[in-house]
Amino acid sequence: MSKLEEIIETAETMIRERGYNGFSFREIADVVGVKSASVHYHFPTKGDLGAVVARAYTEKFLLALGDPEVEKVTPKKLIERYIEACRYAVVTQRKMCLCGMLGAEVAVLPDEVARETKVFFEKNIAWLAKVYARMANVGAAGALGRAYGAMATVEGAMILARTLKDPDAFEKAVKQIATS
Amino acid sequence: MSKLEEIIETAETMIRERGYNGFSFREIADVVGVKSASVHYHFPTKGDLGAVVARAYTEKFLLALGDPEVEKVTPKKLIERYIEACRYAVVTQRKMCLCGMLGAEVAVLPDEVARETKVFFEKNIAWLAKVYARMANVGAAGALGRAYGAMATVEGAMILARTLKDPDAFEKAVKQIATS
DNA sequence: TGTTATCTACCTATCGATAGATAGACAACA
DNA sequence: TGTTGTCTATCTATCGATAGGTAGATAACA
Repeated sequence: MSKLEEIIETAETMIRERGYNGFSFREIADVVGVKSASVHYHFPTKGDLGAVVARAYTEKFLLALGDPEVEKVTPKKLIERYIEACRYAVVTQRKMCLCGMLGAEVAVLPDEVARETKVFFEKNIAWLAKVYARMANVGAAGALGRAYGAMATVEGAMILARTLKDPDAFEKAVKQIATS
Repeated sequence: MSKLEEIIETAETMIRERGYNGFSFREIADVVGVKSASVHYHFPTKGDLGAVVARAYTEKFLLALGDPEVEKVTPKKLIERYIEACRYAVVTQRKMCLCGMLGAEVAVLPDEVARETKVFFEKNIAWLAKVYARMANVGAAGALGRAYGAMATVEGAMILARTLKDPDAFEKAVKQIATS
């Protein structure tokens, strides 16, 4: 992995653990094994780095989810897949969703980072809405509402699990969105 | 209002807007009209201040919710009251829930602040569970699950509304927990 | 020989925290 | 009634550490 990729990955890990105001160029440089000036070479400002990290995260996350309208996979399975992705983040990795963290801090983010964070939520909600729309008993408006609800619940569930230091809090919180 | 009270109130406002790492003794001092050393007089460390703010917030919030088991008020009305409290925070005040913000940042909080944040969630979940348990079609285990789900959803809904800059995102997200 | 990437060395600004001083309120006591 | 001591709340000034960021030299490499 190149230093550039290492910087992005390290930044993602740190933001997900400690937030945008909780990491520094020096810390990233130490982990990667370079000097902070070298991090500034790749990302002139902290906002540049944050925006790239958020965009890469969004891309990676959506790629893992796959096509929400592929007929071979039932909507219920897809929702379960979505929850599993978040479960892995908080239970296995013990970290927040990157954009859940950034979303909480949105008022102190540089514009370009706030924009990418918004895009993450828009794309995730669109994905979820497409899945819910495939369910027999759900209309278009209902699907969008469910998508917002599910998105909010998984983000909140990650906060709960970390604060209560109880991975099972995540399971309890998301149970209702899993059982359509 | 005494300087002490002003400090606590200002700190709450700043944490809810910008997070625990997003405010400083100097900023609070400037708003209140004293020097930062005077804030340290009342709260020797940042953790001391954060813990007092979190505890006061929890107390205030639960007081506003009232008794979850008073028979004159239906469970449905109580859940609506809960949502209304959060709606006021995010739509009118345009701020996060204090403990939603602190919960996201829990990994960088001093122990005493993390503890108070945890207490907030425990008490809120207990309150919600008592309300849900009064509903005809809900058992004890189901009530607890619903409480976790509702707690997670409102916190996530506040993040969504702020990040998407759309107050209506809050409404869409919490709709399902309102309609039992 | 350029280009890309990294380095050393530094900047200014701010952080949380502390030391030491002071003005005024209040109480104890000769 | 004065005097003495203590407490509260604030001040000025400063600490070491760290923040984000930059200029210019140097190294690696196509």
